Amino acid sequence: MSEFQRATASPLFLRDAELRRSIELLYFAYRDFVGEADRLLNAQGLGRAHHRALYFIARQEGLHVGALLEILQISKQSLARVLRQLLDQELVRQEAKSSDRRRRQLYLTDSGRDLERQLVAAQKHLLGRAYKGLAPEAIKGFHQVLINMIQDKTQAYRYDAAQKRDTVQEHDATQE
Amino acid sequence: MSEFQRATASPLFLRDAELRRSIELLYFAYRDFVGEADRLLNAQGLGRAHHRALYFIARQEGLHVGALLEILQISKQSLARVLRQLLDQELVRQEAKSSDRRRRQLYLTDSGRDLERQLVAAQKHLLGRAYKGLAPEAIKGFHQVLINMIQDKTQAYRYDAAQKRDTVQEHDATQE
DNA sequence: GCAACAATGTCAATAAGGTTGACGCAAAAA
DNA sequence: TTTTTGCGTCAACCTTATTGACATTGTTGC
Repeated sequence: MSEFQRATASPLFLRDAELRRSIELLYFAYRDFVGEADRLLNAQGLGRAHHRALYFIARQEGLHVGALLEILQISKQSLARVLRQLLDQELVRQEAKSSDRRRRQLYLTDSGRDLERQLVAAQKHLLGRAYKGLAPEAIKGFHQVLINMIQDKTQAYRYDAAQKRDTVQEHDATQE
Repeated sequence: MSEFQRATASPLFLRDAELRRSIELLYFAYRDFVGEADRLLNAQGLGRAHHRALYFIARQEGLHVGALLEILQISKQSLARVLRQLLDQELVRQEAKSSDRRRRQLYLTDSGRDLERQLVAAQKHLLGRAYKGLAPEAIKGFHQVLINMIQDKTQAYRYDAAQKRDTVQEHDATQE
């Protein structure tokens, strides 16, 4: 089959090329997206794993270890190592929940919050730049596709719900 | 400052929430996106690193080691290990380039091509499902944002150019 | 033809981040 | 009081990445 035939005769082929293009864009874009923050973290002797923990603790301060495990979907031992380092460096603190003292709630310390803001700021900067000049529908489309890619939809929404429930304050943090 | 004040008085707050939301969606979506293929690979005793190599070799058969290094941006030693395994398992083969026998061109074997297709098929399935029911502009928006996120634009286009040289068609995909 | 350089491969040491399994302990629940 | 739950930790191991040093082969410039 000639190139010409493929290009003209087969809509499936077009779809295929578009999907291959998506795969690549996703790969390169995600690499740059996390690379930005990685450099900041390296300077502090931390890695991407610490970033994720910091991020989700900031997102919902007071969440307990089990909740974080569920979000990150890594093993308890894996998280433990990361958390240990964050506790040792006093970026995160733990406190037994009063209503159930087995559960340890996680909070950022001031320096933890500082670092987290720096990291988020870097990513927001990158995203903000990527959004610049695009129509709101483009951004909406971006979100829609991402949402559709997420298998377990509760992952995508759970934390919104949590946010709505509890708090007031978290957000000052993030308003640059 | 009350939630009300924040939500109403500060456009920055809205923007911030949207950006935070983007960060999360990207994280969850990408995790699911690669998780799909990871399971297939594990069954063959391979990992994500092998996937990336297979993908880009398939994308542009005959590319030489140095080119692959540039795409992946990993160290020579890192790639060597991966490549060694792929060669040993006869998923990839090497051939000295006739015009410069120092350069070793990489090709997929039949079984390599099979595996690569399986992997791409899984991701295309996932993406195709994510695109389903969305307006073409949504998908276009998705692509635009991703492209804007890529720092080194030559990464995003280089392979299109290579493709243009030897083929005709791929671009229909990208001609937004 | 020889010296310099280029492309690749390989050895070795190291790090980050993940895994599973087993066990301990304190607190809550039955 | 016994059982279950939430968490931490010890230990062994895997994969993917890193850097530095060195060898090999092939190309190129003089």
